[in-house]
Amino acid sequence: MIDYEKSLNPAQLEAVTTTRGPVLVIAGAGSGKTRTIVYRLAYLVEQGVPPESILLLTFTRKAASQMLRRAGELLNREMGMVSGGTFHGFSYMILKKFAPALGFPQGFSVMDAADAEELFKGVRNELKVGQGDKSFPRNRTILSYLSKARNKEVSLQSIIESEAAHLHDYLEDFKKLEEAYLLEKQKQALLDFDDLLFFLERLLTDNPEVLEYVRSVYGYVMVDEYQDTNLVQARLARLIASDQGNIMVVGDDAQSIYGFRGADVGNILDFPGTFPGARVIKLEQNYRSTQPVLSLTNCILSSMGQKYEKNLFSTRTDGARPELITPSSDMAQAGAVLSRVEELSSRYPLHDIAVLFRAAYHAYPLEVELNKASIGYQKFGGMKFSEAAHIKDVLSLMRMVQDPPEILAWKRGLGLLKGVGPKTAQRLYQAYCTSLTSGDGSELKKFETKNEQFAGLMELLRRQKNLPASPSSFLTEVLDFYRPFLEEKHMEDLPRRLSGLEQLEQITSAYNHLEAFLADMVLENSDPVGMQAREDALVLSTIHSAKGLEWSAVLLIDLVEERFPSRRAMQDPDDMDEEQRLLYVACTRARDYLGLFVPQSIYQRSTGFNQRVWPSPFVREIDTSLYSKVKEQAGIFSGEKKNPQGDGPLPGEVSPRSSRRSQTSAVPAGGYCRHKVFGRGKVVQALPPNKYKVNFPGVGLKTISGDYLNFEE
DNA sequence: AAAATTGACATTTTT
DNA sequence: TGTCAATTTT
Repeated sequence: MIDYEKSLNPAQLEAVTTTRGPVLVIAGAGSGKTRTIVYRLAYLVEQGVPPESILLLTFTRKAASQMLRRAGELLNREMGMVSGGTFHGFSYMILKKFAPALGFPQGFSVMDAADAEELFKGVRNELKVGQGDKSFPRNRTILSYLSKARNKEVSLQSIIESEAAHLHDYLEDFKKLEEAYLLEKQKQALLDFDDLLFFLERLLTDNPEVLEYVRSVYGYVMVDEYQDTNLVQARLARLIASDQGNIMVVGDDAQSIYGFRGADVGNILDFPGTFPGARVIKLEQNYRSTQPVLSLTNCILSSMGQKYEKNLFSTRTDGARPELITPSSDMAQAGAVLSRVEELSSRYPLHDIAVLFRAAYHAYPLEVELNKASIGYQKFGGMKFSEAAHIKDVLSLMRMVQDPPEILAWKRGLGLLKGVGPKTAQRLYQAYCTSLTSGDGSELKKFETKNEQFAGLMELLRRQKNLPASPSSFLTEVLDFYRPFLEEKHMEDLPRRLSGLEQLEQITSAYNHLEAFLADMVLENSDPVGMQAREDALVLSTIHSAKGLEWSAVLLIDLVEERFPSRRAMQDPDDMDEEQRLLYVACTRARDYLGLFVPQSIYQRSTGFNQRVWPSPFVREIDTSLYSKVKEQAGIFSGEKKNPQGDGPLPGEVSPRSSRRSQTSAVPAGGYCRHKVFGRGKVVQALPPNKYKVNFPGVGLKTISGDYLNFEE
């Protein structure tokens, strides 16, 4: 038996033991939210609730599996039977089960963003809309407006008016495209991400027996990060739980950061109104951060006009104030970050230190420096694993065996072949479809004799269809087929891509069914091996991807106007509020150390100059007594050393980047050197002009730029 | 019809 | 920076 009273504070205990009826938990940052959910899962199971009747909806698959694992440890038993995942993943599962009731007797497939773009492109070419018009927006831009309108459940017109007033004249074109896109999706039995949610809602409202079934299966519903749900997600939660059902939602209105994709803080604010009699429980004790860090985050919080008043307090009274660091440029900032990481790495393991930023590309200069210094890092956010071209190629090839055949997979797969473009791919796809329905494979055969590559591919597919192999051995065969194409297309960074494919092999090995594997890849539902925190790697992450996580040390970079808040947000007060919540989320990730980096200038690629930038208005609002201002000291790192300009260049000055060149040096092998993160090591080999292979005790061999080494006499 | 080339352009955040 | 779309060449 678990001693709940001893393990939980009173508010947490109430949240855990209130199992009947609707419950809203307002969980301040670091208030033990995950702990509360985990204990509640354990409590329910201990009370005799069958695990499979608990539905745990989280923002990411990773969050769900982490909670299930911890609950399992607590109970000393497997919690794998608890149902859960993302709204999209859950929707997919239910929709698959009832596909015929949706009007898809053959089943359906899910498109990711790239697939949707491809389909949309076809539709647009067909309609000949905006052809040759240079100011006609890109397909992905149009799709993003369509998606935004759906997610916010407002008209396309109002989205265009608020987000892109200059495109007003194209509105009719957009509407035409939208309609045709809708029809094409229907025709091909394809659902995009948004469809998953809306189709589930339709399924449940149109088919009372299905709703009844779902309600009977899931007697207990728990939704994490409720402040980031959109309207349809909230309606789904309500449908499944029913008005008087056992539903607990957990969230923090101060951490709502997904408004841009339709998340509606109103969901969490109106919860007591939607579910009359709901218990509202606030978790206010912070277990994560030191008081100095918390004081600063509370200062941000107080200027935000939160709706659920919170008074976060900490028991950790120790610790230093957060630091404000103002490097002269973004490159100097990269150097300063490295210096700080060096200091911190003596106290914390690298994976317990995180550098956070507003947008993925803000980290580029830092990544360059980290690579030069051979400091391993792992980046979260930005481009996703399954969006990389080579991964998409391979997945498309695998999807070609699916029945019914998917046109998008066939087009991409066939497009790899020499001499095959869009037209031929379309023709061959048609030929394949007729060969399936009428058994007439003559046209395919004809092309097979003409095109050796095509014959090889068809051979591969037939073998898999006749005698289905496991996903991983099928992948092996597909890779054998694909490797020559990869080598031809991506000579430059072959190793990186090959290691990506190896990751894919690892992921695949966890699956027995091809269809489940492919669907999970589209929904980003898998637990990619690469996503697991590597022990020896510094963490780089967008703030969005850092949500729900914590580190002992957090370094927040590029706190300047135009970047944070982003330029686009500065027009709209609502967007500005969301940016500020984003800052709040970022700062509350820190346990002990919080470093705020405000570079004074930023290199502009377009002009080639460093541009003067202003500190973020959010930083200016923070009470100066809450942080210590650190004078940037000269370090050994090149970002600082090579950039002597104190306050950033004036207009007209040449960018320091152009004058950047690592000097050649001739240090012989056999000597010793010091590295700021790895310590003292022995130089094994000099790699001219300026790299060295160094062996660090306990770390191993590293190849490092001479800029980052202090050589001993 | 496919492949190669040029030229423009955008650049938040994610399921 | 790389990516996308229009253009020219094969």
